[in-house]
Amino acid sequence: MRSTDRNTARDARELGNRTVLHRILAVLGAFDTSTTRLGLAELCRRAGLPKTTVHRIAGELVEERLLVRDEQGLYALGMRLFEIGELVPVHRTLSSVALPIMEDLREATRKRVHLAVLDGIDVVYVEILGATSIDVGSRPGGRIPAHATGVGKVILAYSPTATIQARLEAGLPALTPRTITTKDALVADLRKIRSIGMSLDLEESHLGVSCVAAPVFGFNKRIRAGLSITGPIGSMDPGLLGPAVRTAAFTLSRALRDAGL
Amino acid sequence: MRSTDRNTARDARELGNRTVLHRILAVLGAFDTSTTRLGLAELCRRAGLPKTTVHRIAGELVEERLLVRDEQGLYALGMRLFEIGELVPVHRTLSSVALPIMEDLREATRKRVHLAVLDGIDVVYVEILGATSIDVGSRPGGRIPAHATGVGKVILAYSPTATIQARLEAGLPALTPRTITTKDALVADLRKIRSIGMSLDLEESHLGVSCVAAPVFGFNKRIRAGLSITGPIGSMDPGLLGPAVRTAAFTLSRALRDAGL
DNA sequence: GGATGCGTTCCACTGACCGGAACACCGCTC
DNA sequence: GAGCGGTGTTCCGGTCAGTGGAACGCATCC
Repeated sequence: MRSTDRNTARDARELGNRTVLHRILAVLGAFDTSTTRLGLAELCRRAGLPKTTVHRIAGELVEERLLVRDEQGLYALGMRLFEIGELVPVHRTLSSVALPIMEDLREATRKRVHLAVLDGIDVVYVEILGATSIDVGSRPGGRIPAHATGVGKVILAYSPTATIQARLEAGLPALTPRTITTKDALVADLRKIRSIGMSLDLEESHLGVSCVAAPVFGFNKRIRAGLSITGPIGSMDPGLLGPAVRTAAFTLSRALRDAGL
Repeated sequence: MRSTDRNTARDARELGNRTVLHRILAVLGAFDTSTTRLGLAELCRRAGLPKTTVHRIAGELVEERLLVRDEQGLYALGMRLFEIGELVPVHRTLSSVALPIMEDLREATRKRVHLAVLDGIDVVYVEILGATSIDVGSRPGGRIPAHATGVGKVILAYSPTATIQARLEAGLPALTPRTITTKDALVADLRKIRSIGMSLDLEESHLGVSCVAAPVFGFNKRIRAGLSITGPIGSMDPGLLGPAVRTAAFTLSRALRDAGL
């Protein structure tokens, strides 16, 4: 029966999912920020796959340099993944245009400068300039719920309502006690952001850290990214820094449109 | 027969190679710096795989967000690849220690600052600071034959002889007319580099571009990376910039050792 | 010694994957 | 408007790549 076939196929797809690609991603997904090197056993546990299977897959991945094995036999993500990642267009094309402008902003404000894009209901940091001594909880490739951060809110504010709706429906988890967690508060804040053309983030994503962000538009005025500067909460004067960020974001928007992006 | 089975298996492995993973990588490998968006047909040609196969694999990859499809139906590398790539330890751990030092070097010299590691017989740029108006042919994630660039030579100079041998055996392709292409010349240059503790690159990797590089050592004095500054050939004074790069590289080496890397 | 952890190899079974065939849809040209 | 070369898509039977239990060797630890 075709319908039953489809159903079983769909079942397998939705829960568990046993294709080769899934297994590969389960293995690669076992690594995260804090766990960069893993033995076979731990890899199995995290991937939820039998030992033999992981052993074989990991072996193939090493052969392809997607994984490497160190002297102690531990697996780690390999250089080739980094190389492929650097080719991703949203990162590469955006960065090439944005970096000079971000550097100017960095020099002018002496703050940490962030460029982020919306991916689904989260924000992903595409480029960050300026090392910090204190931990501000942001890193290139990092993913944070859009409502809980300055760049995220400013992108949401200029996104289609369907996007905002998706974020609301997925819930508003709190990263700090000051994160916006209610629908009404978020909607009100987004309205305010649209009216002043920038967003503020006072310890909403990370305690002790404040942030000012402005929207970056691309081809046909569609929101493309968010530009922000971040620093310890005491050092951030929105009245002073706001115009700097807004100007830089505006310049970037122009540059993107000139480049046809 | 077991032996024949093994042979055919090995044959398939060595030439062509028809495992799922290989097909996936053939598809992902179809994208490069200049070709960021591809239709199905072109994807097939580049991957060397039949239409149906690519269609199915690409579909699965899109589902997993390793690829994305734009409005016109073209495929492009997806954000998830960037996210995974940013987790690669050689990049992440090295960068986190190196970036503050690289920023200081950047401010002091106002040149483009490069951090690169050796991967096999090539050099891969791990981190780059300082946008340039002119094209210097380097980008994060970029891969260049080790003998043909400043950072590459300085890493080779402090690598085990087996590594140098591997590079020699793989040949010394020329990137510009000034690239070192003979074994004797390279060996002599490496000796000179070891004696002065830094390497020079006068238009060897890119015409009009010069470069000064110094070695970065990690745990137990093993060579880990190369640090370099780059600029238009006229603006580069080795006598002035050399010490700056060497000092920064030395500071970085210390920092790495302190971090246990 | 035996118990528990690791990583590795072997190999028979099977269903996930393959890809040819045939499809629908352009925008051409004649 | 028929014919053509180019896209992208769906269908489906055959088969071999991929699976994973079992059994291995080797460390620790008690």
